[in-house]
Amino acid sequence: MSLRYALLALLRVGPLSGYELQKLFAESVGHVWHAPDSQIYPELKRMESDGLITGEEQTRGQRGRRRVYHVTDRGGEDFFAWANAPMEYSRVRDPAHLRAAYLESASDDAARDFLTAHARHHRELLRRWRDEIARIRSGEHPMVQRRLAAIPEQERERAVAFKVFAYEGLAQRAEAEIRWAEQGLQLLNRLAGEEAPVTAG
Amino acid sequence: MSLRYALLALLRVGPLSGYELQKLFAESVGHVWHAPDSQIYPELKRMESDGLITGEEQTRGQRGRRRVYHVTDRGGEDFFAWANAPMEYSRVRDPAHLRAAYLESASDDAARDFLTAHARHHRELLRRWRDEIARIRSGEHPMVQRRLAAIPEQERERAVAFKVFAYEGLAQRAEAEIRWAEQGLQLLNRLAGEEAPVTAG
DNA sequence: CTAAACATGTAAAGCGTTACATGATTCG
DNA sequence: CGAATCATGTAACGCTTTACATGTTTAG
Repeated sequence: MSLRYALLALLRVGPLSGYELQKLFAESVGHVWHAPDSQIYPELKRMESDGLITGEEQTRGQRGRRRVYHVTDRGGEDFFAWANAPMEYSRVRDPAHLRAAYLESASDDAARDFLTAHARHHRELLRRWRDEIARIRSGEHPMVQRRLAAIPEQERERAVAFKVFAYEGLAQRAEAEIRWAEQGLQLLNRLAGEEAPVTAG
Repeated sequence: MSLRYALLALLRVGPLSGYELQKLFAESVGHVWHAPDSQIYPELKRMESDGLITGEEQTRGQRGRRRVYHVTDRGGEDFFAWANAPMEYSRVRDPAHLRAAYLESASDDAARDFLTAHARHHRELLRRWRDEIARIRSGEHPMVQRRLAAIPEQERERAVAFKVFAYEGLAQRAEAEIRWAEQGLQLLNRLAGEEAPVTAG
């Protein structure tokens, strides 16, 4: 159900075609909530049939067409309801930590590879979050630009602060994952050291 | 696909009926990878038809029956392949951080509620992870008990170390989430303070 | 005898992934 | 005229959730 609100958030700032929305999505909210095109187009149709948005059919050239979506009153209300409702947390289901619990069944090399890959993966994410934060702060971020143009000046600081806050959380989480993977590598070294303490002497 | 390996991990230690497995699951791996009964029974059937486990039909009393599952050679190999294979990370899709990015659209009260609930949720999780770690270290943990009985003494330290490591990662993540929520509350206070600095004087 | 625990599922719906599929327009 | 970009989807499959559905055995 979150995709719907991520899309609504972008459309609330101003009408967009499915294609524009999809492009904008990929370089903004898509960092926090990934969705491929093949999910976005059908979801827009469903949102229209649910009365949250209306599609305005436009022509492009001779035969080209595109559908530009506008948020309805109902859509705006739904968005605010979502933004104000208590969150429902889903049950824990974490592939990486499940794997970690069974690292004893892996070879030393595989365990090491797992941990270095985990650190690498989260370093990459961390880079992305830090980039996003810099772009938001500098006003380059496309979502923030559109958003800031649409709201009174007083509220801009607030809008920027919450966007930065959200990405900060993801960055801090990535940092925690990196530290954890490094602890795991230390654990591997310690276990390897204990395994053959006599033969080493 | 992880459920299958979580189940295989438990069965590898010794045969269990679907019911026993389901109970044991809930108080062990289920903390890391939640799955309801209604998912476990069908998955066992699928695993059997895929040749990873075999079901041995037993009777209980007059009419009662139960199916006890054993891991096949194929199942054991599959498990090791899983434990040694590189992880595939799925795209980011995080409801809480998506919501945080749009906290500007929420009322101050709703934002505060969201953040306190987030902290509360992760404090609860943290308590659970810390509990699990204590139970693993003390040898009370049912999964670890069964597991330790099945492996040579030298490898026990290794097995315990990795279990603790996995839960430590979850605990550290929970701590990061709590810190983040607290930063968010500070942000709210700061924004509230700036909003009406003159009327306060 | 009755409640708790044992025991095992089916059905429907929603969400997400991956692969497939097609065509128009604009810019160089 | 060819490539990039614009533009919009369908189909199949798998995982997860939620609700429903049923019956047996054992301990008190």
